[in-house]
Amino acid sequence: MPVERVRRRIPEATVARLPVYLRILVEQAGEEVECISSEGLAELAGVNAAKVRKDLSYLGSYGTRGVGYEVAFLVYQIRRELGLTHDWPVVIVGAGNLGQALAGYNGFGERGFPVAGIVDIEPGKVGSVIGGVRVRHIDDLQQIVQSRRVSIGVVATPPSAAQDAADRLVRAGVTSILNFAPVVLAVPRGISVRKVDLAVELQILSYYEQRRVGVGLQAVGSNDSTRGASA
Amino acid sequence: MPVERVRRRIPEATVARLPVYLRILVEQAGEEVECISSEGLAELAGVNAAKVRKDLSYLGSYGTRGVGYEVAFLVYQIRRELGLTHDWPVVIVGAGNLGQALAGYNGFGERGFPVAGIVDIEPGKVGSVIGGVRVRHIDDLQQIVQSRRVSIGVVATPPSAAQDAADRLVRAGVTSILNFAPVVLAVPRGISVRKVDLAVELQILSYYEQRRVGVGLQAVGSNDSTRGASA
DNA sequence: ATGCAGTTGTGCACGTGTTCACAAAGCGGG
DNA sequence: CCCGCTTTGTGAACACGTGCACAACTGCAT
Repeated sequence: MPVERVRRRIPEATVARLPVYLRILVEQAGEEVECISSEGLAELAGVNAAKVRKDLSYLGSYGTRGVGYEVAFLVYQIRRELGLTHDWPVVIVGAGNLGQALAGYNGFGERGFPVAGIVDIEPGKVGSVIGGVRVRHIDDLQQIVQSRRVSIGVVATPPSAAQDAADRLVRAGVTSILNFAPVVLAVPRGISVRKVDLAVELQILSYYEQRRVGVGLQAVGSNDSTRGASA
Repeated sequence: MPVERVRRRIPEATVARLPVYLRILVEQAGEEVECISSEGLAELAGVNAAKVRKDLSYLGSYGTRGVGYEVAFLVYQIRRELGLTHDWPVVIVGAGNLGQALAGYNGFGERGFPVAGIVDIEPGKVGSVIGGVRVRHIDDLQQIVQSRRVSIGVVATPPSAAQDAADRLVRAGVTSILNFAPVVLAVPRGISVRKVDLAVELQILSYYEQRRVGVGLQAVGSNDSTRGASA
């Protein structure tokens, strides 16, 4: 398959929405829907139709005026743009509560992110099997990353160990990190980091919740997912 | 304590950063740091100093020129603004892998979001105790929400059950929802929803990872956390 | 008192993201 | 073949978020 020209850079906000469109389109395909309009997709994704069209237009002109978008084709295009034409094995650092839940969560593998390994620094945790993967010692990290060609690491350690985990991941050759620890990770330039901080999410809800009292119900913004990957 | 005037509305992007500043400031306070400059806080938070100053200026003029910000005072002000002067009990729907991990995660309670209850629709899951909380049947949801004055619900169900879970939460009286299911929830106006979608995060990383090959290393944006709460 | 070094608070310009509104284009019926 | 209906793709206006640059102000030393 010929590698096409490097497409125009896609805005971050759009990149964050494409996975949502993708999930919906795959669902629709499963329900035998062959064609969908920007309006229909927008409804299902909870966004504005114009936004859907603009987002999709970054991929190219793949719609048919007067008709809509062919679902299967769009699925293929979005997959290709997001780099989901092949699997991305991930390695999880930290086999505590969260690490175990992540390893046991089938959604990862199903969506193209199989768990290539899970490691912990605690010898006591090593050896148990979670979701079909055996917990190994963190010293094996490099070996796992290199033999399985892992480029994405997941930090699921306590906050105090998170920076060390990130350092080890980077040293092992990982170039993208998904960080669940409530810590700002320092990483070399060129390494992408995204963070998921449950407490932060709750605190944001708390803000709007608190505003609610005394001010009455009011609109509080839309439901985007715009967060950069750091370099 | 006199309730102060309804402060000027704080931009969403700022609201998303305040929890990060707060965490860092609390840490600093623990290390006996009494005063911090916007520059110092910015460094620790991984953002621009001007942004820190602008963010903090929405709370009021609480800094001292030539000196910086008094850590303890700032902690208090941010807490107040975010509505963290009291606890917000949360109820978790879904006692699967993720629900259990969340219930067992002490970080919630520590940060002012004690788990008031965890429920599941599966009778087989009811009764077991996770993180000191007994799993109850989803039919008890309303009772839990009302007796414990819960206003925040967490959806940790499989995708197919998520909308039903959200509906039940809303019916029970919850007004904010944190959704871990990969589904776009439909909720009545006035209900805030934030979503955390692990697969989406990985797919975003995949995009930048994929771009990396052939284009060489390049900056790929910054590490914000701007996501609206829907109304 | 005065000056100086340091830091805040903010006006302004810029960039990014969103939405509207409409021309361009496909489709089907008569 | 043409007409009217539908839906895309996008220019342009607007809203929002970011970062610079600097005046205003504080505290301290002299």
